[in-house]
Amino acid sequence: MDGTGDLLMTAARALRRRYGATLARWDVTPGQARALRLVVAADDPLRLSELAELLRIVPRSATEVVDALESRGLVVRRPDPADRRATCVLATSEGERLAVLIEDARATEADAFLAVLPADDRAELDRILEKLVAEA
Amino acid sequence: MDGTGDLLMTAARALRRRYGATLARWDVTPGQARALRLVVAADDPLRLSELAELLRIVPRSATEVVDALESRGLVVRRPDPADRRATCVLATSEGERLAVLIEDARATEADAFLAVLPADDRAELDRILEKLVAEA
DNA sequence: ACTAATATTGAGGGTAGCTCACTATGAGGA
DNA sequence: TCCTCATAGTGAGCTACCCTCAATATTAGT
Repeated sequence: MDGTGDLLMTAARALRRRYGATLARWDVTPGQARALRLVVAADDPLRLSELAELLRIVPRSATEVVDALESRGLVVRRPDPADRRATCVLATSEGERLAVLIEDARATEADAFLAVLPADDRAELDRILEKLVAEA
Repeated sequence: MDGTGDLLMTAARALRRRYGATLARWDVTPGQARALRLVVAADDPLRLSELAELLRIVPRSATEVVDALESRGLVVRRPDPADRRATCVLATSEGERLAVLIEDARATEADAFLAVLPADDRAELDRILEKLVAEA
């Protein structure tokens, strides 16, 4: 990657730090927050492998995220009635409550981090990154 | 972080993966490649703490990157003649040679990754990220 | 000469991933 | 039916990359 790639990674690292510091209040990591959000947002209970796909990680890694969330009482595992090999993940009411809090904090945090950018730059950044990630 | 933040991190992860796979050929990680580039690019020998600052990591972490590069014979440590507490890092000829190879691979890789973006988007992305990182 | 600051590193920790191999189950044929 | 092959999740173990805290060696200031 050229300078652009370096910048991308540096920016991501800075962002993770800040976001992580905010989330530490609830003893949740950025990765867990991301997963929780997907689980809460899903209409039907998510299969673990579906969650992995959404997170763009391998299923084995999703197992660990779910372990962490489950141990904090934010989600529960349930056997998929349609396939006894599969397990579904769904949010507890506590998980749903926390997801709301996190969403608020996230908006604030994003504002603080992206505040140096004028609104049109933020929109541009979003558009470009979306394009980039879509093809990855 | 909002969706933009997630996108940033996802894009960075995808990039790291690809770049890492390319660099594996030389048994070098992305972080090491970044450090090597800075060392090679520096006019004067870099102090370890200067390198850390350039990499935006704490000095202790720079120690490890330099350890790795040194064990591969790509850089050497030398006591700073001006301050016996400090150590300078400079590239070996092998390190300089490899830096050139990596630079080529990097250009190719960046092209492949960023190819989905038209040139003006790439320029925009670069400009915006630069602004973002500068304030971090 | 004493004290305070600075440069690096040892020891230890944590997040976020990965692969490989195993178990349990499902699904398609002979 | 029985056999084979694929699929879903997970245990074991690893890598990359970054952190803090405390120790050591030096320098610099009073």
